[in-house]
Amino acid sequence: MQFSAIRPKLLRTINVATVTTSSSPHHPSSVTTSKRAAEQRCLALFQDHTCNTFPKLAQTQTHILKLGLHNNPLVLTKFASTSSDLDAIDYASSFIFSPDADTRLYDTFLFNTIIRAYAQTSQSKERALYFYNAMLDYGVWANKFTYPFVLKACAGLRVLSLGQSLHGSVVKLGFDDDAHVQNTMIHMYSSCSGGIEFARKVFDGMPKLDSVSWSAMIGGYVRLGWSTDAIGLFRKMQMVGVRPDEITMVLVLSACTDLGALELGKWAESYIEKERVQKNVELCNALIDMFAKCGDVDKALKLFRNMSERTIVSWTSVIAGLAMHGRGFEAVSLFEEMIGAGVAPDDVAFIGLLSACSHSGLVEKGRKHFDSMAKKFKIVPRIEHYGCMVDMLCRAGQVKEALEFVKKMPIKPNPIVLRTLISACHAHGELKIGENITKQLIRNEPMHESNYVLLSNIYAKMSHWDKKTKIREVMDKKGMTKTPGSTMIELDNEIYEFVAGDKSQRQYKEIYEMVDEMGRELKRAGYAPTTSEVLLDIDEEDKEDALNRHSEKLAIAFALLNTPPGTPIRIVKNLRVCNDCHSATKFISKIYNREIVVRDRNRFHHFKEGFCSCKDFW
DNA sequence: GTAGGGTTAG
Repeated sequence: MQFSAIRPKLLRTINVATVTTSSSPHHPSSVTTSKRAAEQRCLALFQDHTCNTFPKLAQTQTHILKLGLHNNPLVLTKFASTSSDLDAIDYASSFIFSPDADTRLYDTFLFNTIIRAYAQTSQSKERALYFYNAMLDYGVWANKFTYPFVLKACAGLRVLSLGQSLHGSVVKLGFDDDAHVQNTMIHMYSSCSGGIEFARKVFDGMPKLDSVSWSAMIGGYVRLGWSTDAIGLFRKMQMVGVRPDEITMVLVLSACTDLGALELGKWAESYIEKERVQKNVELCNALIDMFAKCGDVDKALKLFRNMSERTIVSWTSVIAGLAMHGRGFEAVSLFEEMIGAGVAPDDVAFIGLLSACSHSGLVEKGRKHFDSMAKKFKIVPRIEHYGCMVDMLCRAGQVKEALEFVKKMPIKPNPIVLRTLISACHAHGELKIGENITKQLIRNEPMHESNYVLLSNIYAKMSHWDKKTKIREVMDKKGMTKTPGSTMIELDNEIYEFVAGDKSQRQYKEIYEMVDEMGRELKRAGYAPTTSEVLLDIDEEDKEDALNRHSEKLAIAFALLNTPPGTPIRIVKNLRVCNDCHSATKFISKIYNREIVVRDRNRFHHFKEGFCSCKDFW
């Protein structure tokens, strides 16, 4: 990466000239006290508060200029380090490194402070590295405190080659035996794409691992979605006798959440209680998120109600959790309760709220809150927010309105929004429009498998069988592979994973017999397989067979075989549940008298006595 | 004087 390219951009952003002339001119007469005293007063000012809002920033800038301290690096570094506002840091660094600044004052501490300020603020990681390079250019030595900042910035940029060159510098300067540096190195490597092996190498080479090292490594696995490995590493950590702290437990819970492993999550909770791990807000938030996403949203709600201190993350987790379970009314009223409690919603909270409205058909509520976003809360809606709105209109069957909405959007619709529209066109008979949008989408995204599936489904509904067959050929020609659907289930502290047509389980013969029996019972109960969704070019009977071997059905058969009658079944799908599995599961819940809780990619389905909580909107 | 690992959505 070229950091030399950053400087001109940096200077443009800061625009030194404007700042200097628009504020009060610094005539010598306006400086009434001695420079030294002013410097002290100014430093004391920053001690008391952080300058992270714009009015405060402007005020402080004027103040600095009035006192004639605009070229005093000490004052300016302090200013930068107490601020989390990027403009403020830019302002400070532009003066510190301006041509008339006193370079004799440049030292390691000064650079470390500026680098830290940039490394801690999002969207300024490049600048942190730019000033690290500048530091070396000025002949100022980096010390062991410099590297955690620099490595953190590199982690944010996710560039492996850069990380490796920094690693080289660390070794050359002899800071590679410092625990803080090593731990940050694990974090840096595991954040860069393709860096996990390097992270593990650092981790394995460390003479003494503390809870931070373990957490850094576990966190790396969690970020990659390697949740089973993360849990495995946690078990190893316990075996070697390192006590996990609250951050380790946040990561463990995060892995449970990813797996949808409720039993494991409950175990983690009791472990926290037993080991008296400090339950801070972040840990409570992770617990709420885990319970909501592992299927027990009532427990999540209970934890939330018992919290003494809540952050926006706590509110958002529980709002999004309720939305995911189709409990939109409760989600919306909780959002309104939050506003009433004086907690300002952020962009993420709005996504939770809008998805709640969308999943529960609350169109008017959704529109009202969407309008309030910009007007009342000054949050500019992002494509995700527009996406929620499109989704909401489509689910409510207002396809024409959804199409109008997209036309009027100030942002270009992304493929996700287009796919939402296409599904709605398919469902509500706007086949010609759907076909056109899909063709356009395939031109933009030719390697995305689900675009072809959408087109195939549209052709099936139009009875254009020849065109439908052709799609399969196109997909084969392009060498596209379907993401295999898989379903997980937890049984006796063990996690079982099924893929379609799976024969790797020891019990597979019994499972397939059970699937066949289920098929017979389903037909007797009046269920008709939805074969039009099968993309393969095979005859109807084989299609039924393909549907019966869906991972979800295998997992349900496995659960019926291995759990006592009447107990609920919980399964986790990696993709969205297919139409056929959805209607079959409704029948299964009735025939076998089981409550079946399915988590798919988007939300939860609670099947009971032949009905699903999603009311067929999903 | 300065340092390490974490939670919400998509």
